[in-house]
Amino acid sequence: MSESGDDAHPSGIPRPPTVKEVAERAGVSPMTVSRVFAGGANVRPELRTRVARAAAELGYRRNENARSLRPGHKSGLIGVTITNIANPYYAELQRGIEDAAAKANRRILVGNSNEDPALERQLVADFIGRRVEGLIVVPADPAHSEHLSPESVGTTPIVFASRPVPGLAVDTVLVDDVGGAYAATSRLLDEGHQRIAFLGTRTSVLTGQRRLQGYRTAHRDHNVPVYEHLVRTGQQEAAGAERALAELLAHEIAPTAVFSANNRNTLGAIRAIARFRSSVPADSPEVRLIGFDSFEFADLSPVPLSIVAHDPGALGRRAAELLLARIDHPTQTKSAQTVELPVELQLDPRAPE
Amino acid sequence: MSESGDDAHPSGIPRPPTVKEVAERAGVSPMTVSRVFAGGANVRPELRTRVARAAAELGYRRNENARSLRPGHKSGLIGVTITNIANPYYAELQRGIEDAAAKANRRILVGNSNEDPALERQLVADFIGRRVEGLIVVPADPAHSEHLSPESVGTTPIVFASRPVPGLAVDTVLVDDVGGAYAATSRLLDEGHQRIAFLGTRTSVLTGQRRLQGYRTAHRDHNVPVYEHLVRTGQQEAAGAERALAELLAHEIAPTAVFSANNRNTLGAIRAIARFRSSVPADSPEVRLIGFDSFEFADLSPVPLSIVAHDPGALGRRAAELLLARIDHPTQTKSAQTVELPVELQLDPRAPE
DNA sequence: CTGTTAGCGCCTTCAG
DNA sequence: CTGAAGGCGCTAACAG
Repeated sequence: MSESGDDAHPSGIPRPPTVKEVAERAGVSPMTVSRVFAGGANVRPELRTRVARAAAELGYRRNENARSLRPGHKSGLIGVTITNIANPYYAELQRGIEDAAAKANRRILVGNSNEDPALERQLVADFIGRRVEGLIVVPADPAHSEHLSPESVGTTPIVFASRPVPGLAVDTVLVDDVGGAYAATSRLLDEGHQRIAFLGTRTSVLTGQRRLQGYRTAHRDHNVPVYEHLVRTGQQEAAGAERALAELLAHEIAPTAVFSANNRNTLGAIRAIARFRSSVPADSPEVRLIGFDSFEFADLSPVPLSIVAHDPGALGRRAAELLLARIDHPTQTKSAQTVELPVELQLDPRAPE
Repeated sequence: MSESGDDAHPSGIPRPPTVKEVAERAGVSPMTVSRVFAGGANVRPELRTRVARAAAELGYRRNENARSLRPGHKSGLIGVTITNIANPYYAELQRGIEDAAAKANRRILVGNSNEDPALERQLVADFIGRRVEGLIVVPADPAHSEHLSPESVGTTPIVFASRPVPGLAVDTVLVDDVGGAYAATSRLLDEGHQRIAFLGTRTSVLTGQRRLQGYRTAHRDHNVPVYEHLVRTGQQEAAGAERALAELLAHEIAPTAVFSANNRNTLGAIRAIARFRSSVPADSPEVRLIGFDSFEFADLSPVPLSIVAHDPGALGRRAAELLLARIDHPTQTKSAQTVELPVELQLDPRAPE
C-alpha cells in the first residue's frame, strides 16, 4: 500500500516521487530502480524486492513523459479530431479507432473540432506539440485544410476518416458514398418513382457531395431528369431536414420518394413524413424513404425506412490500422491510398416487392 | 512554409527539429529561440523574425512533453475512462467533459473500459504514468475499484461520473436516479397500474440499483406490493430487454405498465411492446412505458413513451468542473462531495390525462 | 550484478 | 537584450 501524503519537500505543491527518491529509500542507485521497472533482469532478487517495496510505499509511477524524451522512444499517443462526438456515428468511429489503437498499445487524445477548421488547426498543433505518433482526422472543411497537409504536419503520419480532402496526398478511409447513394436512388427509380427528393448536408462536406453525385448519376443512368427543386442541401440537423421536406411535400410538384444522405437528415425526414401522413387520407400512397447511414431505430420507424448501412466502427479501425502501418514503417514512402468501405442496402420489410 | 523532408542526420528515422537546430539556423542561442516562443519579450525584433523564419523553415514545434518535465509545469491532460463510448449516453458525457476541459485549456485522453475493472485499472495506471492532471472515471464495477481509491491514485485528483463507488471518499456526479425512478413509478401507480414491470441492468451497476430502489420506494409509499417476477435485472443490451419483457407479457400475471431503467432497456421494451401489440386485438389496453434516460427518438416511438430526461453533457461538464477545482487548489482538502443532477419527467403527448 | 556519466528538449537562473 | 550553466525524470552505454 502506498502512503497517502506524498512529500512536498521544497515547493508548496506535492510532486509525485521519482526514481531518485525510490533509490534513496531502497538504498540503491537510480539505475537499479530503473532496471527493476524495466523487468528486473540482471538485478539481485533481494534488491528487486527492496526496490519494489520502496516504490509501493512511495506510490511511485514511471513518468512516461520523461521516458518518451529519450532517443528512440515514442509517446504512445494518437491524436484524433472528430467533428462532433455527440453524433452516434462518430462515437462508433472513435470506438473503432480506440480498439485498434489499444491493440497496438497506443492511447488516444481526442478533440472535437465542432466543424470549425480553426479549432481543428489548434487541436492538430497541440497534438503535434505533444508528439503524438500519428493523427486521425475527420476533416471539418476541405476548403480550409492547409494545416492538414503533409508539409504542415511534418513527419507526423496522418489519415483522414470518413471525409476526403481533395488535393492532399493523404491516406483516407471512406465509405462507398457514391455507390451507396447510387444503389439507393436506383432502387427508388426502379420502383417507378420519378420525383425523388434529396436531403443532405451543406455541400462543403464532401461526403455529402459524393452522395449527391450518386443520386444524380443514378438519375442519368435511368434517363430520369432531376427536379432541382427537390434537391435540398444545407441541413446539418434534423430540425432543418424536417422543415425542408415538409416544404417539399406541400409543393405542387411533390416528391413521391425521399433519399436522405445522412442520419440527421433521415431523422428529420421520418418526422416530416409521419406528420404529413396524418394530414392526408389514410389511403394516400406511402412516401418512400431510404436513408444513408445505419440507424439503430430503423425497425421502429413509424414510416417504412430502408437504409444504406455501413459500419463506422470498422471505418475507425481501418483508419487506425493504416496509420499504425505508417508509424511502424516511417521510411517506406508508399504513396497515399484511399480505401472505400462497402455499404449494404437494407430494405425495410414493409417496402414494396 | 516548412521544408518537407525533416533531417534525419544520425539515426535512421527522422526526428522533429529542436530548439538547438532552430538556434543554429537562426544564428542565435537556444535560449533566444525559447524566448521567442515564450512570447518574444526582451528579444530584439530582428532576432525575433530571424528565429521565426528558421522555425517555420524547419517546421519546428515546441515539445510539450519536454516542457512539462520542468518544475512547476503540468501536462495539460485529463484522463477519461468510459465504459462504452458507443452508447450515445456516454458519447454526450465525453462531449461535456471535453467542452469544459477545453475551456481550461486541457486535452483529454480517453479509454473504454468495456465494463471491465481490470482494463480500467490498466487505463488509469497508464494515465497516471503520463502525468494527467486529473481523472474522470465512469466506474466499471464498484466491487473491484481499489485502483480508484485516493491512496492508489496518489496525488492525482479523481472524479466519478454517472456511477457512485460506495466506500471511496471521491467527488462524484450523478443524476437523481432514485428520485427519477420514484417519480416515474409513482406516475404509473397514480394512473392506477398495479403490475409494473422493472427492466434494468445487472445490479452491480449501482446506478441500476438506485433506480430499482426508487421503483421499490414508490410502491411502498403507494401501498402497492412489488410483484418480484416483474423485476428483471441483468439486461445490458436491448436484445436482452426485449426478450425479458416478451416473457413477462406472455406471463399469466402480465404487467400493464413498464418502467425501464436505461436507454438500452427502453429500446428493447419498445420492440417487445410493439411486437406484442400486433399479436393481440387492436382494442386491447395499451401497455404503458416510461424509460429512464433521454431518448432522441421518443416522439417517433410506435408506442407511447414517457421519459425521465436528464442531460449527460451537463453531467460531464460538471464532473470536469469539480475536477478542475481540485486541480487548481490541490492543497485545499475539502472533503469529497456528491452532486446529484436533476431529472425531468417528460410525458408522451399520447399518455393518459 | 551495480553504479557513474551523460544527454533526451526545454527553460529558470544568473552573468554579461 | 543575450548567452552559459544546470537540472526536470529517465535510461543507454560504459565502467567496475
